[in-house]
Amino acid sequence: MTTFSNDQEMRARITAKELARDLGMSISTVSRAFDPKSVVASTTRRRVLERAAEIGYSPNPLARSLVTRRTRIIGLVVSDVVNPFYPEMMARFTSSLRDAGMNAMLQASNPDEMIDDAVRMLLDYQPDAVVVMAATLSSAAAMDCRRAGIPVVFFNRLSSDPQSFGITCDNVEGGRRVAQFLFDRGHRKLAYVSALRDASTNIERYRGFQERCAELGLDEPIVVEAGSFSYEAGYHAAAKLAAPGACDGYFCANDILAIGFIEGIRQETSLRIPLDLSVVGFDDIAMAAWPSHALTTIPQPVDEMLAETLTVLESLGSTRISHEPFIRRIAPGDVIERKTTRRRHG
Amino acid sequence: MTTFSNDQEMRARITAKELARDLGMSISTVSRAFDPKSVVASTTRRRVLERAAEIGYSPNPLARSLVTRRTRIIGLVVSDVVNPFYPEMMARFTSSLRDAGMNAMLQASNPDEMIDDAVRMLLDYQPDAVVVMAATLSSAAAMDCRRAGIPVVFFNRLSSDPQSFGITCDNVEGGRRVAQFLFDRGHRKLAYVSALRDASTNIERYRGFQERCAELGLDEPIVVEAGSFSYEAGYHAAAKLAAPGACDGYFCANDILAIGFIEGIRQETSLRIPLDLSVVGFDDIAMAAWPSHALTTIPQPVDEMLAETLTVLESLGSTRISHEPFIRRIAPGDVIERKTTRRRHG
DNA sequence: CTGAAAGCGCTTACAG
DNA sequence: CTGAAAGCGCTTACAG
Repeated sequence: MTTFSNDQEMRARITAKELARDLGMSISTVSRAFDPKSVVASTTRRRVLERAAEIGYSPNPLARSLVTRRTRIIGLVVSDVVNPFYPEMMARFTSSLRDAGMNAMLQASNPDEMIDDAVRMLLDYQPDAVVVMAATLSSAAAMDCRRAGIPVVFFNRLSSDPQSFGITCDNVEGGRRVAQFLFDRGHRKLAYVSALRDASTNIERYRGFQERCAELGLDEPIVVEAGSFSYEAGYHAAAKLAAPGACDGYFCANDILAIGFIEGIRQETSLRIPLDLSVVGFDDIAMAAWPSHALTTIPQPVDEMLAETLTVLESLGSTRISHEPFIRRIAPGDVIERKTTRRRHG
Repeated sequence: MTTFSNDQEMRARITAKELARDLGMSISTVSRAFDPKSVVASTTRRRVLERAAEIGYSPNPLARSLVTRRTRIIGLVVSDVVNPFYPEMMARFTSSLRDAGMNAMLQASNPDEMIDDAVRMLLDYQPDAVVVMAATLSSAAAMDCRRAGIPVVFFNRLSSDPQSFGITCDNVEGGRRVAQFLFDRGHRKLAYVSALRDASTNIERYRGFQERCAELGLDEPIVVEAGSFSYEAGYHAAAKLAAPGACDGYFCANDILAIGFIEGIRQETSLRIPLDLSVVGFDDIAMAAWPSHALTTIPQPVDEMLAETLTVLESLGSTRISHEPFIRRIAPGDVIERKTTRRRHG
């Protein structure tokens, strides 16, 4: 007869002490049974684990972290949740974390909001690391992380802070591929629709695009300032285009911007896509493949980016010595051609 | 001269003990200074708080929760992160939580994935409550929450579990308003594009729609089974429509489904929207207002839904007695007419 | 109004 | 291989 019934009644959580008494062991042994690296008789371990499963015991991670100094919590800051790229990443990221026994504490916001407070709240819970998607931390927030000794990993968009990790697509290479793609299809007057001016992704995609244009002997690309990574920004940029027909190939800083840009062109000008001009995006979000948009774009290497992020987080956790921060750039895929581009002749 | 320098060097976090010694007080007093309900001399409190701000001390919430039995962590399960409605909610929700001094621990997933493991991991961290968006917990997962004594709040989509809280739009009323709206504009043959069959939102929206149709003397609405809340489902439903021109007004279970449905009609049939038929969505996600879609829809009362959720979470936290769970339904707004509907004449 | 002590649920040297 | 003890950073009766 056991005291641990399976009834539905709400009870206090079972503790190691109770399980130990139930098994006639010390709590030290129970504790060790849950740590694969601890040395315990294998029969003992099995008994503990079996009984624990029966009565629904698992070690309290909060109490554990007090002594181990590892919470297995990852702070996740996402500042551009309106761009579908990020929700897609969040779902996959939380699921990878789960497999690795970690949990994400989230602070999400819209692009214009301050994230300093969000970071500070996260820091309070002593996450093993903070992953920042889409935001660039203010120097105050970066300093907070440094003081707390919590490593920061920038995902996709990089920071100027040399002390943090960065996982990103090779955006320069991506920009180059777009230039080459448009050139191969007969485009000769190219333009770049620029998003958030200081974002590394925006800067690097343009740089690669421009570089390759120069190598191919094309004119310097015209830059259209949309100002942010959003549908609205793209739409307005198209509506206010100085000389709409001046270029035959437009490279937009990302997909959501491209989708807005295309709609702006369609609604506010007489130009036809892809008949009069081609448009290419960047990311390959699910929406790009929708028949509504059928956007030609460059896919981000999201599998590798996510895997690399997990690798960093795991290595960060496994040792207390502070790793040398690094930035990893992963090559994007090849341009996926859909219906917003076409071959041009002369 | 102080031992707490402002240098960038990574140090262990400052503890109450250190602050207490620095101030020549006991740690009890330091602790009390941070609890507004504790009685401390106001000058003492001020000294503690000021010095704490200077040296960057704040109580470790993990240690605190060990004794208070409140973590101020809210588990957040979002199972349909591909529907833009949820990212929008997540951003606003985490920001409200922050204002209330709480944090969200996230498990996000795609619609088809199992969330039982996700819930279990969340439960491990002893959240004060779990908020479930878009998912319906399996009975096993619901049982886990019950056993752990952790209240569950369903947001938007309800569960059949009578033991949990629910915050939702009055979907029946929403469905009624759509029927009335279409009727007022001269539609007489209505259809419902159904999403996930068992989802409360899907069922209730249909019920209200059907009810009002009956009251207005219209035929029973034809039901088109799309099967899930997604663009793809909507697109395919349109492509496989048995008698595309049979109805003049289609009410889709939500916006993202409606957007896919419209595109399916446009690409795969010769029917024109809104010329030949009208389409109405539900939610009013940002995308619905884009010129690309210009979807007529019913707005969810998201401000009230979020506020109500916060109220529940706060009341749940403030007392240990288990509240009687309840379901709160908030009236939606009026139909917002855009360009996917028009007035018809017999 | 403040301090000393016990305790929240764990892990981890230290003995044996 | 296992147990007793100390301690992680707090809060909270209990005295005073």
